[in-house]
Amino acid sequence: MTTTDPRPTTSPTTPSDTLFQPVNSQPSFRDLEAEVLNFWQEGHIFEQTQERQEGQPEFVFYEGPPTANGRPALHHVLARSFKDLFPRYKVMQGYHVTRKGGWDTHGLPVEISVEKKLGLLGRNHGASRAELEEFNRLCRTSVWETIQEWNTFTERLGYWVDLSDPYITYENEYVESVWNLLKRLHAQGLLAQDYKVVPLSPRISTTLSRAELGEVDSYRMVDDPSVYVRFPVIWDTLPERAHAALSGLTGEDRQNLALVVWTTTPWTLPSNTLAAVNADLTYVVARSEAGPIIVAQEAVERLSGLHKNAPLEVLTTFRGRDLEGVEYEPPFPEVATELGVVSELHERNAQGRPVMHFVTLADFVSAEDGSGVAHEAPAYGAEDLELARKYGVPLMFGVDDHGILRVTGERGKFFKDADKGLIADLKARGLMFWAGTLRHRYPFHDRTGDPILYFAKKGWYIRTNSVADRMLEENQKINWVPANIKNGRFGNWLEGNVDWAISRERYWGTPLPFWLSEDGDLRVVGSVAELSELTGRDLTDLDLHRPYIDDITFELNGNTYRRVPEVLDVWFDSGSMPYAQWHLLTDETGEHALPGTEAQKELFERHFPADFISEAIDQTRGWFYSLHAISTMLYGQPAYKNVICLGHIVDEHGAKMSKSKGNVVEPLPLFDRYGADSVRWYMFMASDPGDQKRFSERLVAEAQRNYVNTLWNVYSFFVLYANLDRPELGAAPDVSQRPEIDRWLLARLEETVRDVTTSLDAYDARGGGRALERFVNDLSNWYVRRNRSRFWGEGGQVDVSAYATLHEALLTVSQLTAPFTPFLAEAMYRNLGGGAGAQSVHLTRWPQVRAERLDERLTAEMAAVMKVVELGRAVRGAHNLKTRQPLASVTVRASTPELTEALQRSQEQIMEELNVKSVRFLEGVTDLVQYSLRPNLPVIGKVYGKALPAVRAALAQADAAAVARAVQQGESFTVEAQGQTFTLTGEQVLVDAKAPEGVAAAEDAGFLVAFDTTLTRELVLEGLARDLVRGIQEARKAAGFEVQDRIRLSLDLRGDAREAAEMWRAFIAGEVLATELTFGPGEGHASEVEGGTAYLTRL
RNA sequence: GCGGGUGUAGCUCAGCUGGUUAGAGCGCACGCCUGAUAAGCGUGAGGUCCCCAGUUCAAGUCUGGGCAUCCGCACCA
Repeated sequence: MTTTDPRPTTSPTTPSDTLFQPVNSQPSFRDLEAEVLNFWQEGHIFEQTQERQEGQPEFVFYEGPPTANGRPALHHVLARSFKDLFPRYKVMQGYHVTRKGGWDTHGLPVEISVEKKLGLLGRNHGASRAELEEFNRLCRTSVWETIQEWNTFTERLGYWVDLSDPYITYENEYVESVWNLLKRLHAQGLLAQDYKVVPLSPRISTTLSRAELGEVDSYRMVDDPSVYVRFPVIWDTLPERAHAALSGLTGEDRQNLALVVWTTTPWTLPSNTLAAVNADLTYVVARSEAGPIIVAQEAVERLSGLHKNAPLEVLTTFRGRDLEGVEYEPPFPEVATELGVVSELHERNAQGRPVMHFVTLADFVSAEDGSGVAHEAPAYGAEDLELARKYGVPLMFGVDDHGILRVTGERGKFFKDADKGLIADLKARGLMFWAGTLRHRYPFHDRTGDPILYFAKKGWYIRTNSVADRMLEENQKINWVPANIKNGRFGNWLEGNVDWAISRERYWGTPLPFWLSEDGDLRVVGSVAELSELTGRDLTDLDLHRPYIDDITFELNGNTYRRVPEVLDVWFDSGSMPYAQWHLLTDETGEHALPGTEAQKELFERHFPADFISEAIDQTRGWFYSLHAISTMLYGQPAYKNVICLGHIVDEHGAKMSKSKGNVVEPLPLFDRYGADSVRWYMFMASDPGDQKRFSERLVAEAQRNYVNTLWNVYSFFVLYANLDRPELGAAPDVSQRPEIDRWLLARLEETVRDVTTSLDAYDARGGGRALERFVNDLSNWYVRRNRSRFWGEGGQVDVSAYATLHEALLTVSQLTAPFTPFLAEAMYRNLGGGAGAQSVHLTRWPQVRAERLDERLTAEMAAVMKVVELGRAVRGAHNLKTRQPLASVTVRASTPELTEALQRSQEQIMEELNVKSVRFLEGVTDLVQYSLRPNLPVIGKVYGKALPAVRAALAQADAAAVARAVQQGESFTVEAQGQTFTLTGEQVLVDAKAPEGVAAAEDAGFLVAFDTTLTRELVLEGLARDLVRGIQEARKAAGFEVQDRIRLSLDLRGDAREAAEMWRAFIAGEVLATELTFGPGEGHASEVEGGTAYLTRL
């Protein structure tokens, strides 16, 4: 990168060259942006940013692929604004940024949209090969239905991304790379087939997605059984620890002792394999009507209430952990053998431990409901399954995946209908402690109306849990914005990591490249070439999707291998993009490219890991996770270094935007009304990126007014007058020779360059935007307003310094704002300096700070002047002294002597701004004002600590004027109160000066402004003259004259107005560009003014 | 239920490691300014800084507890 100053300079030009394109002060941003888009397209500007910096250091950006068949919405505007900002910035800093587009094309959303079209929704379809072929064909085309809208949207937002060569997750090359990754994971032993509990809609035996179940209204209040069942304890095999805890029991109690478990799903009881207690809870043996039982202490009262005539009597207490390993008689003893899970009841394994039907310890067990002892049917509950896995206990399926009982007298019944009979059976056998009903929430499938069946299904997993620690470690290297996501939401997610279920029993997705032989041998295929070799056929042209891939079988060692039917979780597709977007293919180690794919590996290596990605917060479990998991497993490092995690957008009342509520905001009309720049600016500035945004159109309008319009106004002001004056910008004096206010503006400009750069380097878009906003405000409301007259110098008196200063400020701002508001920036840049600099502002180099122009003293001093003027205007406002009325004098004081001195140098400005004839400076201590003292807390607090209240009191009692004098002299002084004496220095106190009552004065933060309000006749007449000027100016405007038009003016006035006009005749004529000024009635446009009528004619 | 975010003016939001009299923009009322003119500036009303307790000379800021709200996870025998 170059070290020379990269900013465009104003080249020496002849006056005729300095004409700019006229600028409308009220532009249609829609048209303006259309023009800029056109220019970018014809000039291939985006392509140039990609090609021109080829070979420069790479700033790696990943496009998180949108689902192609969804429609672009407001949250895409948010994400893409950020995804555009930083690459644009880095390009201007000289980096090369590959901005490869991508599309997520597989998965349920696509399937559902096709199902809707076919009327297949919610049905188990795709049965035949032909049906599946047609279905997937439709999915493939359906993906592109909204592509045109996406293209328009992308372009219109100004989001620069290369859509000519995007990665597309359904393409064979992409799929092949994903296969390759899976094979590498398998080579590391990270692939497994196992059970997982999924929600089923039983009649159609269809797995429901989490999204489908997450809908609140799929839960309904229903009455379910609430039963307490006795599980008799087997005393003979009692473990040592339990034996000790229960040793107090006598013979008979020992024989009848039973665990009491609680359940609301009696239909799971036949599938019971375990009971669970909480290790840390206290349990008791209590005597009941049904004999001695084991329950949690907390549950004793509750259970006592069930049998009102026989409350429980506690015999002994102990800890839950004492019960681990206690064996019991299952409620349906015949089931385990009938299902062939064990060969005999209470079978023991090789270590002599029971295979099932014993007590386990589980954190999730509580005593808040039920008995504090949980019944476990691992085939029908996620927590149960986890527990069974931990204890190595097999599953029992007493209910099949259509919800039909396979065992007991209720065999053949639907699971919810079996409860009654099972309860009766248990009662008959004396195992029911108590049976009732409970009203609670239970999930139902909306489409079929069936109760949901949680069911353990076999699926394919990646053992992410075994690398969870590694993922946590690598996460520490990622810079999260906002920072709390790292150890908050994302860190928590990683800590709670469970193995990644990657298989889906669906149709449109990356087919799992797993081929199984009849005897269960697994072969994971990592490329098309490998599959070709295995089959002995050239499969290069095979569509890798179902159903075609399902046809592919091969023989190995005399066994036939067939593909498993499942497809891949789409999140694996998206997390594979760093590799698959370049069609990376390697051997199992990942170290060597497969023959002929070396170039792909190089591309990958140049673009890994990402420097920057950004998506919304929901991706912590989606893309952020899938990227991180895969890269940690395969490369032992994060896939991204910096990530901005965006909050969601809701409507102005805080409600989620949804079609049904009708509060969805369409992006394109918004762009048309306010311009994409204003919408982008809103996205950057509305709140911290991680915070939720309450969107309203009003706020976009505000963003436009605040920033975009203000900047545009200054720009159009400049162009308007530059075109009239034709300043020779190149002939401007050196900056050091320019007026102080010019040097001030340029110092502020350098501060702004510094602050925007610092912020963007820290991925802080809002901080950068704020710095820009501050500068544009200073530029418009101070520099331009203060210097207006310099831009309409009379008769060839062109103030080149002013023009050159403003020109440079605008040109640099156009660069600084380019990543934020690329259209506006381009329009300004091209008109202001394009000819002399680069073709496009986006091809310029980011400004570097010119340290020599920074001037802290000057900016502090100007801040003091601004403060005084602001205070002065406040005083005038409060005392009804309009600024147009000149006053004899103003007395001012700054917060420090140094700044007061600075005010003296700027007294011309103060006089003009406050319209006074003279300024007096209060330097020393004077009787004009009343003093009061305050402790300077940050300084004095550290020294005096607890004594502070006494110091405060002492200051309140002290002679403030005397202290003020001492401070003025730089002397220390003493004050006393409550018998204590304190010796203080000037910097430990703050001396406030207050104007006496009734005087037109105000003070704030050490600044004081007081007006002499005496009005002489002279002053009154001058005020009248200024009133007249203002009136005539308005008349000019009403008459439709241009600002540079000269006029003939007749003033028909009475009384004081007449006298004022005559006295200030030359002044008035000059101000309103009247080359002739007469008194009495005249011709032309007549207009009422102060004290009479004005007549104007354009010359 | 668990985890995280948020809670400051009517609205949208700033307030750094505790420290001077809590701010901005918008909206409202009033006024000012204007050779940028469908912009700009100021004043005013409007605040229990969600609540309670604690630490401290000092709490919007730190600690604990609670409430509300949003998001995620879990949903339970």
